[in-house]
Amino acid sequence: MDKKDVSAEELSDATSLADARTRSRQAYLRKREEAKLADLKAELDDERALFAGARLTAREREAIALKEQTYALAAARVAAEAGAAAAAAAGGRDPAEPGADDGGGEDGPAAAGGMAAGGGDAVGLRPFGEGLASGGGAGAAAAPVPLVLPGGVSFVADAVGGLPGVEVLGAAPPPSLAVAAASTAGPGRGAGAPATPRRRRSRFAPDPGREGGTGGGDPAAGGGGAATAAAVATTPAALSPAAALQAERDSLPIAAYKAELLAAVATYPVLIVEGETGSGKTTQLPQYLLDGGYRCVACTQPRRVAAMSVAARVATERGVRLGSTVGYSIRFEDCTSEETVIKYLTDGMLLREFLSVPDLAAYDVLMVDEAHERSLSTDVVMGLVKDIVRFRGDSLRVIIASATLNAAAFCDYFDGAPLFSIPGRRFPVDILYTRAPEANYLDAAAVTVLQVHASQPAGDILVFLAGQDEIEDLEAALRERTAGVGGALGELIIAPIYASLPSEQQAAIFTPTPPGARKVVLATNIAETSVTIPGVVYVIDPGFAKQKAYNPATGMESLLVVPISRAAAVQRAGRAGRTAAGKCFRLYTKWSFTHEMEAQPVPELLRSNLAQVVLLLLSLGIDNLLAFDFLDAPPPATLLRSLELLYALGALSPAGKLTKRGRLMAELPLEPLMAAAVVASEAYGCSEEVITVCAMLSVSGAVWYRPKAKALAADAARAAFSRATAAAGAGRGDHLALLACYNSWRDSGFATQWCYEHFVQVRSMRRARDVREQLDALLDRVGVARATLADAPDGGADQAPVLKALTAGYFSHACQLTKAGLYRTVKGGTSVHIHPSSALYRTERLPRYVLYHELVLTSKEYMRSVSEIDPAWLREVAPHYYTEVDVDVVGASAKMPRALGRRA
DNA sequence: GAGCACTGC
Repeated sequence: MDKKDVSAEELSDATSLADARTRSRQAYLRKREEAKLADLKAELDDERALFAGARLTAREREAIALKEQTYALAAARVAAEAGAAAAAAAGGRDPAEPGADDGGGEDGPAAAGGMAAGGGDAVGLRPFGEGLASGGGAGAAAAPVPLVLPGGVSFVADAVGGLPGVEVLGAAPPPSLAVAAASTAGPGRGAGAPATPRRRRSRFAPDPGREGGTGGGDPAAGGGGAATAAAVATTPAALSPAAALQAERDSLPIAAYKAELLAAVATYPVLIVEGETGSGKTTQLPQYLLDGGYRCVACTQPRRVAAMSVAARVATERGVRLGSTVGYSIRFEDCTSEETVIKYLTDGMLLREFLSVPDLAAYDVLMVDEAHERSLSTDVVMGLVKDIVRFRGDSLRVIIASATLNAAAFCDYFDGAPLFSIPGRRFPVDILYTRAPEANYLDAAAVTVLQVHASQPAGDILVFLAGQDEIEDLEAALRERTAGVGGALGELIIAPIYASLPSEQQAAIFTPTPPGARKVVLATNIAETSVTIPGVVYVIDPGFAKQKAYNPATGMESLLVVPISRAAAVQRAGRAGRTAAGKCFRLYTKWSFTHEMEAQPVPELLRSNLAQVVLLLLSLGIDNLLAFDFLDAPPPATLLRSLELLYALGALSPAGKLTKRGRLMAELPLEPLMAAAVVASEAYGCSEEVITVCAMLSVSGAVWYRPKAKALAADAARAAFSRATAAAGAGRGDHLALLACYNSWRDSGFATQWCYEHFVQVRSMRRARDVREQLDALLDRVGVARATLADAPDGGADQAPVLKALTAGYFSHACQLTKAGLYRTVKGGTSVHIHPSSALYRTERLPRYVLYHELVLTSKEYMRSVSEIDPAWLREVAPHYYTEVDVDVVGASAKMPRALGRRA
């Protein structure tokens, strides 16, 4: 522990230690800024004197403009901080939690504006495990104050557990580094604070709306913030883009730690870096590493758009063409070249790279970003990385970047790797809890929306809901309740967003709210990480989300509405503090938050079918999966089931070794069942058709567009595709309907208009085309000959071979009709039902045998995407799986009236 | 007569 600036008593009290450190850090940062400002001013004055009256070249004018600009920004920031400090010293609530947006950080290039009036950028230690911290003095003032809005839900204000204006350390690190970062950054040379630069600021008229990113003004940021926004807005005319970018880079919180970060990376093979959104770690750290002499840096992202937009941002900052020295690599799109030295890629993409280069020899540094999200791929990447760090030795450096909440877990996992903390920038968000649990959170949400609309200052509202149905219900409820209310309140614009909403309609959430109106965005979890909605000041959080669960015993996945974790609640609240100070209304009690909600969400790895992961690990030579060092070990039952499945598919030998077939399957970016079907398709002469079906299945669920208003027309359009195949007997069902749908779209020349006419989602179809093209390209590699039924003697009239090939992959998903008219899985005997969305739902003659793509548990166990098969195929494609006994079962059900299921 | 949270290869 660093004891330099705290007393012994303070050390004994963790909380006051944290406060003391925060205060001392703030004071230090202010002093440093002031010193920098003084230097800059001196330089500027010199040059002004030098060039007075001279004719300047454009370049010289540009250089001076840059300095003026930098000075104005710094001056505004220092003024804001000084004001904040004064207010804090006066004992009031600290007003200076401004900070600007992202400075080009985690959420893509749109965030470019960010010259912060960064108030309490602070680094400090917090008691282990306590996420509280009300940045500086901010939340401290909040002894619970009841806030009763007219007409219903009653809230209690409380900042604890919420987002402070500035997030500080959430965990006690191996102390050396974090403390070093806090206490030794920058020499702080120079002396003599400059005069308060108010005169300068007045030169800029507020000009909201351009790159400042603060939209319609910025009440919380005070003078400093407004001046900053205005200053940035006036930048482009005066300043070269490159110079402006450099100024922005220098203003990011991380900029102060460049030297320390490089030193830490040089010292430790694995470094954990924690920093909030807006700290600049994603964009700057790879650049620092390059400057520090590392030759090639890879940085993983959980999402495609993030990889793309961050790469674009960094390319701009470095003044290079995207795809040259800075590039990105995502599925369907490799925007890199020989000369690429900073590469952003999705973590799934990195997993594929492991297949060809198991030790990632091309990279000197690997940065795993957003590790706190614990996505399936991130977790697997971390497991593999931990493995290769050992034998890459000094030739590989690893950085795990995470939000502040659970970074300590990564330190433990990587054998006590040190933690480096970088402050972020955010506006404060007041957290309000309900006094008592709400009986109906949807009603409560509706009432709260109206309460906010009626009683709170301007600012858009974001409501987090579990799914499309809730969104539609709430939208209807809000329309109903606002119908009678006239213009007195101002218009309430309702904008839904969820992933399967067509993109044209998604765009509505980005249209600026007209003056006097208020927008309320009804969103699923998509707004938690994937989409950032500008202008949101109020977040309403009912505290639920849909979450996937997996039962290894039955192999069934289900989607259940569950309470969110505290980490997710904090993330949601943060969505209110991106452009101004905000409020978050939690529709649950504070007690529930602290006592009932889990700290972190269950990692995806623990609630997923791992067949594909297991196949990947096996093909990387990791044989003993039960001993593989996962951050959180998945249930052994899940691993064993995966192994059994892979064995049944012929990917594993009886000895548990990967077979040649298994190795080929691993090359395909498909779940193993599907990969097996593709590999088998060669034997049936229909690889073209099978990859089409696979491509369509992999976007399934999102293919058919069914607006409530035109539900009947949409159903009819969909039925038309299955009718084309209905006469064919075995084979009728959803798989061939998907094939027919795709081929019909292809024959239209991939026309968008065709999609509208047939109630098909364009986005999904394009994605299916991408997947299909990728699979087509991989066929050679997997050694599957391209063949199509169109070349068959009958010209492709008999499509049964397609289903037969699919059966060769999905044979374990076969079901038979029982006498009672229900379906049971042939193996296992689980009762299942045809999903109402299937073409086979309520058909006149139920097929005796069906094959399903997936099983989902909702109100019942439903088979989704179902087709009729001939039971003889089962013995044909999987004699090792279906024994004589099963054949007996087959025979038994033949007692059924032949007309019911038998094809001609 | 039910439903597709969100990613990713």
